[in-house]
Amino acid sequence: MDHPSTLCRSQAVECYRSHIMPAVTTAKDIAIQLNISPSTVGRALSDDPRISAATRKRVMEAAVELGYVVNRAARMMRGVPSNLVGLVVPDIRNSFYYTIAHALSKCLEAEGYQLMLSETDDDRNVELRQLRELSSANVAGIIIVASARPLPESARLLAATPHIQLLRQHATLGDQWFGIDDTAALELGTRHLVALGHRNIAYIGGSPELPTGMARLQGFRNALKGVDGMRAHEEFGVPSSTQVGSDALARLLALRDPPTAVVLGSVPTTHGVLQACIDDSIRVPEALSVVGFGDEPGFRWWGPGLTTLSLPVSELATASALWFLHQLKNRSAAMAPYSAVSPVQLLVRGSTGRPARSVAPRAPVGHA
Amino acid sequence: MDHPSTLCRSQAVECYRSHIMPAVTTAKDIAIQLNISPSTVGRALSDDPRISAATRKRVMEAAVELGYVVNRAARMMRGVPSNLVGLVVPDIRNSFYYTIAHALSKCLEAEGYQLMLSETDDDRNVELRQLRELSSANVAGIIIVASARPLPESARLLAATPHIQLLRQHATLGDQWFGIDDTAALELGTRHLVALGHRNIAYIGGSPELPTGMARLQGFRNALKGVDGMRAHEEFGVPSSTQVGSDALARLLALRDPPTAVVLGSVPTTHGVLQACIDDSIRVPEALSVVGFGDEPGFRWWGPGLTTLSLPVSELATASALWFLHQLKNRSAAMAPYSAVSPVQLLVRGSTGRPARSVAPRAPVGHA
DNA sequence: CTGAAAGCGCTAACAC
DNA sequence: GTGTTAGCGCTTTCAG
Repeated sequence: MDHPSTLCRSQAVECYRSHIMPAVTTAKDIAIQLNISPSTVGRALSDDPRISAATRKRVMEAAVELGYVVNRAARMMRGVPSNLVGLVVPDIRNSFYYTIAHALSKCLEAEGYQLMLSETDDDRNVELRQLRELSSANVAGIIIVASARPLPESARLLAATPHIQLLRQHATLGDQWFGIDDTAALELGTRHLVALGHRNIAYIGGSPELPTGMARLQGFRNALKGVDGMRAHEEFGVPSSTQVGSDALARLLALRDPPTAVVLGSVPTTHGVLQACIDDSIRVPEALSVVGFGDEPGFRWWGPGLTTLSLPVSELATASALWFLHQLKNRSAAMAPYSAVSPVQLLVRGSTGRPARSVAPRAPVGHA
Repeated sequence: MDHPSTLCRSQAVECYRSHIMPAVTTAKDIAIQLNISPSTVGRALSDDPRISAATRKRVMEAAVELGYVVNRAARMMRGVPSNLVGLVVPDIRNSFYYTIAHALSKCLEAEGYQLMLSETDDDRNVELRQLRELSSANVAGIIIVASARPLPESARLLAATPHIQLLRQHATLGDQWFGIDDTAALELGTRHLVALGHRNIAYIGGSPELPTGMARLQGFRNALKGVDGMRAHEEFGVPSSTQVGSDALARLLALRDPPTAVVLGSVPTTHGVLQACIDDSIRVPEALSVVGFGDEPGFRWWGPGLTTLSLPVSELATASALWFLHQLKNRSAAMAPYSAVSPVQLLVRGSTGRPARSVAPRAPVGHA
């Protein structure tokens, strides 16, 4: 039985002491140099009102001269929170997450915070390891896009730190959340297809075990409810990946009565479906209408241009960062529950049109 | 006169103590619980050979039960180097950099290191600030994609920490570098166009003040050297951006005798040019052949498929991470200069063909 | 206004 | 094998 890395202390650290530390100046050094006490130095450096202007000045000058930099480790041991904020995401290569990382980085940097990046690969064990790592680094707070079913221990660790959830919302992880209206998003995308006359529609998305996966699936179902003569297919992959998208599409198109349209419920599956359409030379939108999820650079270049659900990810990240910083400053109000949903938008481009064998009368779509 | 932020201690930290810290378990707590001494706990946790198996087991179990995580601040105060590695890049949204971040994160995590992410926006002042931050956070090392002309102070800070440069190579920042063969890359791309019969070719790339920008430009020039009747154009943007790409293309196509082909020297300019081609309905490759830089998801979807220079960025990052870890472990060999270049590959897709008014006899290209 | 002293959690001599 | 002790650099009472 192996133990978590944060628990392990046996990392190769042999001779760290034998090396000549480039003689870092400490507050004590300044004190000795000026022939005053270390506490006075500390107070001068932290702008304590009781220190005389003269002493403060002398200390400041000595500090610059000796190249003093505060020892964060020592300070943290006294309980002062670090200026580190942990960002926990499944995979930084997903446009959602690098957009978030960028926006957060900008906001946090402006307030003197640094970002610690942790990738979980959507694996809750990795997630726990990362959270332990962050907690042992004494981060001031954590911003997390959680995995499907976080471990109880992860919830405990989060509870001990100011944190907010992004996109995926788990009740067990607290009540501070920023996300998008996933259900509305898929309702919007699906209704668009229904309005075009499609009556045989497939949904391909991420795992319904994810809060977002479930919400999106729900949106798909809502949009179909009460439509006469509707045929629906639902396909998921765990974890959501490019492969899942292309495989699911292949399965669907091999059916006797294949869907005339597909609506996607995650960025990776969208990638997979787009690739599969090209590889198998599927005529879009004549043979198949496609509604994508997310708006990566390149989606508009694809085939006739991808009709897709565009999400305000950058704005979401900025809003959450501002709120989060607010929390860190006024820790009194820290525990107030808060959640915000951002609206989505349907970008209609060329990948959706009327079905070939539509129930509705065949008619020109009106624009090229 | 303001002092560096690392010197300042007056950050709002008012009431950090008055709050009920959810009772983080310490080694001492475990000791009390098991009725042994704290040092025994410490030794058990660090797999000290002198501890009996029985005791070790008891300690481990108690640790898990109480949810113990080591306090790194305290450990660092004892001189143990931190497990933080700084990653400094211009913008995490660029595919180069998120690919690098991901690969590094994977490698480092396996060895118990965490990534601190810093974005510089290619601004050397921001870069310096970030390096100061990292240094005061006591990072074990730094991996940096430097800005165009780093400040001397940045070089000093880097010199005090194990570090390697990625992609862009500055002599002032040390002699540990991993990059790609930029010159060969652009020679390859340009020669492809020359071989197709183009004699009026434009280069659009990033600033020649960047080592990479200069090397790529050089590759372009090399490929053109000695070709009869050659006309060449060179366009740069500082900093390299999407806008630069589209603007430059517009300028070029407005010429009396516009180029029949363009070869790109950066990811952002490639994005810009691709977008501009679509916006202005430029027929590719009939009216203009295009060789892109980098291989983002979506490049192959663009128009007839983008012929592009594919760079092994992920492999590069992994190789550098492994080397870097090696360095951190054997700090003795740390200072050996080392540099590695990775080869590039030309992915020929549909965006390049013979020029419309070719010098060479007009002929079908042979494949669809 | 300033000094003395205690202690944060951990590790490593040095005992036993 | 395990306990004792000291101290890393800083902040912060409590005394002057």
